[in-house]
Amino acid sequence: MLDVTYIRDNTERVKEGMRNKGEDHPEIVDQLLEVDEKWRSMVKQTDDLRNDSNMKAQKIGRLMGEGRKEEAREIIKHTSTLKEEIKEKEEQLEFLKEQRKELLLRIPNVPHDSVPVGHSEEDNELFKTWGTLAEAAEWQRPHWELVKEQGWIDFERGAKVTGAGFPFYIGPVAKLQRALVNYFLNRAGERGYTEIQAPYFVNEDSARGTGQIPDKEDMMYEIPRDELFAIPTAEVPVTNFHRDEIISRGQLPLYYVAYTPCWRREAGSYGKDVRGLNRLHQFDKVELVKMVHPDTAYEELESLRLYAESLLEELDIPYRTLLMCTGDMGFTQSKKYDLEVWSPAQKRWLEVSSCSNFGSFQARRMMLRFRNDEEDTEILHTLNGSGLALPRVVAAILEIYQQEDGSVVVPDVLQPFMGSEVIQP
RNA sequence: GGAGAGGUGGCUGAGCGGUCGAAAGCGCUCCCCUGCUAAGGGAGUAUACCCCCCAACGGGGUAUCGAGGGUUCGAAUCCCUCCCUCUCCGCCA
Repeated sequence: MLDVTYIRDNTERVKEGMRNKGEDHPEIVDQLLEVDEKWRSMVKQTDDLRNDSNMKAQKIGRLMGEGRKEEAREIIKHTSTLKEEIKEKEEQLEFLKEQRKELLLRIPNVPHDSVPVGHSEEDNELFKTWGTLAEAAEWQRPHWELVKEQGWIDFERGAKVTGAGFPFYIGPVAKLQRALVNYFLNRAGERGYTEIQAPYFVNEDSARGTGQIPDKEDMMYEIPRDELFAIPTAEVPVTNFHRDEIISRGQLPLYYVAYTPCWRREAGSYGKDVRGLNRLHQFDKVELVKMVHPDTAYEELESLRLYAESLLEELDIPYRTLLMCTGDMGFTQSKKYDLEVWSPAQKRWLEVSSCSNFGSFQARRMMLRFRNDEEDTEILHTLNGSGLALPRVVAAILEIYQQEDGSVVVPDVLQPFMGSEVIQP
């Protein structure tokens, strides 16, 4: 949610941002400004009437106290029309407020100047590549063949027990995931992130706070009976952790890291995208969340990105970083990087992290503020990034570290957690 | 799930139909006094929004005492619904 004052002062910029993001109806900005105008005038009218009413009530109180009942009764006679008038105004006010909010929620975040303008993933900017992309050997198999053969991941039983996209991880690969989670959490801890275990279900207010509602509610699993949503990412509970709070002076920046499973409905996915570990309905992820001073948000994005990249470097997995173009970056972000690892067997890139700056967009929705140097409250800025999402990292390890006999070398940094150097067939 | 108690400002806690956005204490900020390890005095100290020029300073107004609705000229105070917390019982990793 953007600041209406900002929209008023930067109308063209907001509209241009919408067009660049591929939003169909930039004219809702004009609608919003119109409604806002009406709303403000209605606020004024309503407040004036309420003031009148309050003054009268106060006067009546005073007269009653002094025993001047007749005079009081005289004033009461004239209050009935006033009451009706107020009620009428309040209804209109409520309507306008609702309309205003609705329009406001439909206006996306404005892309930063450094973001390339574009329509689709074709237009994303290749920001960085790291590592050498080895040619796949003839015996090297895609991860889904290897894990099936070795009995390390059971997609069929997952489908039987729950449904497609809910695999079982078995034995060494289950342990590999646990090792990765431990490794990621420990590393983040060393970088000053506070580890936090979050609820796996959130209520509607939280989903709205981070912007899953109203934009992307179809991505979430829902528990209607209890009015809860299964989290699609730890971003949702963790960012909402401080919802409706004012962070004391000197407390920023706040860094959090959380490991959670994530649930996504991924409606409409098919084909090679959903092979093996490429896309699942349930997966594990370590998520990083930052709450920062507005002035430092873009620096914080760079350090977030660098940190996520460092994890892949330590695992010695080749990757590339993309700076997402306006059309491919989503409603709530102002700037976003994607990290992708190379799957040699599939000859394609797999996204394992997405690092985003949301500016004040999420924070304003959830009234997440801080006390600035002038002792005023100010909306803070939020960022998050995966550090990292597990399945595709596992897929990359299984393919890159695969040996001819079907064994898999354990990356150095994970060996202490695995207690072995090689996963034997 | 059953029975009871309760939800007030950063915290503790009063108020139970009018002068209450809310006593008092604690905490915090600023000032004064005092040279000594601690104390005294004074002032200030919720949030959002609207208006006064969408600037600062300042001023005016409205709303908010868990949430929503109702009664009333007037509600933190009365009534209804919901949510949450605590205690006891039940169940349970």
